[in-house]
Amino acid sequence: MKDDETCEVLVVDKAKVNHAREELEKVDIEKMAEFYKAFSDTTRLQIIMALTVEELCVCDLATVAGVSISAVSHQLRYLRNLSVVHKRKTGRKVYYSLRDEHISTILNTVKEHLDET
Amino acid sequence: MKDDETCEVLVVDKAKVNHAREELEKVDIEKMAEFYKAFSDTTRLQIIMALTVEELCVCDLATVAGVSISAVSHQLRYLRNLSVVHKRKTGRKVYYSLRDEHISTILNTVKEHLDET
DNA sequence: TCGATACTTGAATGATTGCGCAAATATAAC
DNA sequence: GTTATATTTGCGCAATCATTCAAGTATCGA
Repeated sequence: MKDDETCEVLVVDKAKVNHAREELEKVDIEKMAEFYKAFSDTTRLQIIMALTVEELCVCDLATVAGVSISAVSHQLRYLRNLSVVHKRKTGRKVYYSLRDEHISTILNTVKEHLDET
Repeated sequence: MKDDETCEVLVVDKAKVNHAREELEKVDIEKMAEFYKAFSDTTRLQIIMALTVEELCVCDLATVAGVSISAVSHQLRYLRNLSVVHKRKTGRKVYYSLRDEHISTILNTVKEHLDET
């Protein structure tokens, strides 16, 4: 009953396929992929990592990331929509910070993984 | 000495900027972003999550992810180049698995984070 | 009120990317 | 040898994306 069925975009091993499917049904793939995408661009990743240290205004974030004010602003909106960063306005300055410390934990887990290779 | 300099793509708070810069210099941003990108596409994420359960052949991966054989194969090459997956060939079938268990750890950390929102 | 500063926003653009398609490769069965 | 199966690969294109530019809003000092 194993490996004797043809493939043809059908199934080779039904049990394994169903097992894997169950695993996928438990999570919101779309949402997860979106979250990872937040970290998948160098500008956004630099913004996020800079904010693990401390709160920064838009102007300083642009300097740190080495891109234009407009570019950071666009990416900050992106990260705001994903609830990754938090906005705090004082006068005409806008300070950004990470919405919660889980982000730092995730960053460190990945950092350690990459160091081990 | 604080907040009294103009912005103009220069710096508002030099100390903070330098502090953030030091943090960024410690890591390879390019490499990290590339790693996150592996998880940022729904097809790739489905492949990776399916492989946390068990080894699967290309055909079954296509079924589980709900995409064509060609599409999975393209993405598997991508993941192979990033050393995320491992290839094992038996006869004319090719079985893929995750290269190490760190991946599962990372996936779980993020999964928990998203559940808490 | 006026001008300068700090940031946001929408449209335009060039680059990247995911996937379909068709051809190619590799292995197994006959 | 031929044929069928399983996967890989290069090309091309549509869709997505990151950034620039220019115009917009908001706040402060004069």
